Amino acid sequence: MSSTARLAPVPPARRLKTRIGEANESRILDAALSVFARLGFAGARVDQIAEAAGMSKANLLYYFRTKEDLYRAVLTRTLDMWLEPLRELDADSDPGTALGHYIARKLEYSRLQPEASRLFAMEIMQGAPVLSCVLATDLADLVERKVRTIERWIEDGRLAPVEPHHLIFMLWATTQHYADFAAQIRTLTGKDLSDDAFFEEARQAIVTTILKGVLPRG
Amino acid sequence: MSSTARLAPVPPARRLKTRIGEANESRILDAALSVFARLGFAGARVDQIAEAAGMSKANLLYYFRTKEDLYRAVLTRTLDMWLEPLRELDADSDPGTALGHYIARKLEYSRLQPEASRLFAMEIMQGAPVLSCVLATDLADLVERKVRTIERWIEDGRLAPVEPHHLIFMLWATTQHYADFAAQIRTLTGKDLSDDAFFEEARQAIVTTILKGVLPRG
DNA sequence: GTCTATAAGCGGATAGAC
DNA sequence: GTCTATCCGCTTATAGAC
Repeated sequence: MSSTARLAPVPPARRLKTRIGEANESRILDAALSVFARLGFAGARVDQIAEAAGMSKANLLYYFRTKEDLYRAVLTRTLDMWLEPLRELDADSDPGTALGHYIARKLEYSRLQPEASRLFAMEIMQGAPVLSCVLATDLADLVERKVRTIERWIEDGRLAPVEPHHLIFMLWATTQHYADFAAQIRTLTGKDLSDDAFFEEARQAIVTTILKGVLPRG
Repeated sequence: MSSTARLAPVPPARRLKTRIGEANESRILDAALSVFARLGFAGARVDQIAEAAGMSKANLLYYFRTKEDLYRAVLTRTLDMWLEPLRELDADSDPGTALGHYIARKLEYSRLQPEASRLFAMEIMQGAPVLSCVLATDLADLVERKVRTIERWIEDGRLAPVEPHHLIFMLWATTQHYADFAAQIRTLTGKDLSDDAFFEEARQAIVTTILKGVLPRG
């Protein structure tokens, strides 16, 4: 993966979409997410992804011309899911309600899409070679808007004074941790978020601690 | 890297250590940390690590017979550094002081050893193929002891009732986030922990929020 | 669209001189 | 201990039949 290629935008659709083509593409993307999340870009092999998608390697490469194209497509789709909960953070709600809801949504994402969370995390940890462009535009814009929301809450005395970026980082960190470090958590507790009681315990701990931490008059 | 090989313990010293041998080994480990953290195990190339260590690939392979031996050695050394702050968490201190100190120490680690943090994180995210053994013994024992410390604080009414594991996960998550997601944080804020003011801002936000969240009577 | 076969090149590891 | 040269397996990607 050359550094220039890594910055290139996702190529446009390569061909007219047929029904079977759409279905195959979707199966490939699902399989690719799973394998890339487990082994990283370099560690994943195309024939492994093809097998997981139930087709031959040559056929997979008919849909995505290169491994890198495929990686890029999976990541783009992942980022879009990743952004959704933050988009929903509602400036007009009560801060406690809005933040509590956001924590629950992010934790739900960690439960339902742990592989997507890990894939995204690995991409960022390696310096976001593919996503840096999109992070600097789409994510930065969205975060800026939410920072203003938080600032307004603080000005109105509805939230204790916290630097908004750091609050957002705390929310991301605490909720994503359960997906990204699931192996460690399973080793230490024997459980993960797929266990309903454990999910509720985690949600409760995060909501209680952070909301008590940032809401005025505890 | 076969799955059985991944679980094998670190091999014993391969030869008598000479002064120059020690120095080389240390330079190799530093270089390997940097390259593995940036590209992962599969993405890193031995000749790249050798170049970063200022020697030939063949010479590096004289010190570490395989790429996997080298990876294992780097990880083991990393885990040891990673555990240190938790070992220091002092049951006899005031909980607020002890936790505040722990947050500061972990954040300091994120500032000084961001690559080690990311390497460790990537290993865990991929299911801890190499470290799972050590996590289940060394880490689990240590965490168990600290869980009891936290439980005692709660029983004594010096800490609000929080499930201790989740508190520990929150502390890990919030502090490690600044190393592991540094690329994202730099994109959004233009800064990282190497900026003293930013470090202090982050420390302050985490300490204030979490301590307010878990200490009794605000 | 899907397959088999193969080209092409990368990268880990070794041989053997010095 | 360090080097140069080389081997060889593995993996991406293509060619071309069906």
